[in-house]
Amino acid sequence: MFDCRCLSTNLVSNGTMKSRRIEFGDINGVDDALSIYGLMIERKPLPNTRLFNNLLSRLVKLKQYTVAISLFRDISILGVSIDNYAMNIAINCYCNSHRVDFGFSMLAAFFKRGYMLDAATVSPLLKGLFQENRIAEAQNLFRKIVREELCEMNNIIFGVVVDGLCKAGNTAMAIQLLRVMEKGSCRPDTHKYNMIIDGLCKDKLLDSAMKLFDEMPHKGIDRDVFTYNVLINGLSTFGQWKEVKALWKEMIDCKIYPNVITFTTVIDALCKEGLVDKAHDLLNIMIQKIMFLL
DNA sequence: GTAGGGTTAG
Repeated sequence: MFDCRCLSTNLVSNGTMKSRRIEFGDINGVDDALSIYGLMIERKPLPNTRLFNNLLSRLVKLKQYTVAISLFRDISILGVSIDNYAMNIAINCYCNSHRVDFGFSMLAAFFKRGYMLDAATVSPLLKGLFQENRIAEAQNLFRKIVREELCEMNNIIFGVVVDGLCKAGNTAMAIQLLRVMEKGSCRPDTHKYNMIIDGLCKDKLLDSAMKLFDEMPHKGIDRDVFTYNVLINGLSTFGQWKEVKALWKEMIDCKIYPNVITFTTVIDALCKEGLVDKAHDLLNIMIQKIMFLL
């Protein structure tokens, strides 16, 4: 845990800097963020909550979750008013540092202040539960949110749950969720199909993966290079070369061009199957493509 | 000038 008491060593304080507008664009690392924080807490009166939230969100983007939590605690002590944005940031930081229970424990204060749950509160909590492999709890929470209409649903919440279910090997439920989404206002998108197709391939359910892939155009969902890559990855892992070849041709016909991942996926699978000559041919094609670009 | 999500290889 980062200790705020060491902040004084990170201060860049002089008279001219103090009068200038705080610039967050210059933050490239945690040291920059702490320097700015040092300047902010020297100001009298203290900057408003939004400015501190801005700094906290920069730390989140830098994945400096424990530092952000320390600063969150520090500004509370300094008397900066804590709003729902700040609390959601702190909850997210706990969830991202495998301390989802701390995130939940913040909800008491959250409700006490009269704040309402929204997608920015619940999606990190759901994600945190899935990441800590607390799958049943995540599913129960999601069901409770839907059943009791605890917050407005959006595509991000569905994204967290589809991802969590797929990674937990529960692709059947992820597909069920896809069907629920089709009937509501948050429609499934390419990314969700890609996640499920990938999950199905990893569970060796290639037929189901192919089925989802086939239904995409009928449902008005565009396929992208990820869609082809995850499916090609699944098919080549299980030596289904005829299908891989067909997909390779199809993607080019659709002007979705194989990228470095497509090439390396197939080359890797060919090598593992002992088809080194074929892998070599593909490598040569790849080199020719690179030469063409140079 | 504020908060939340996700896919492929090695």
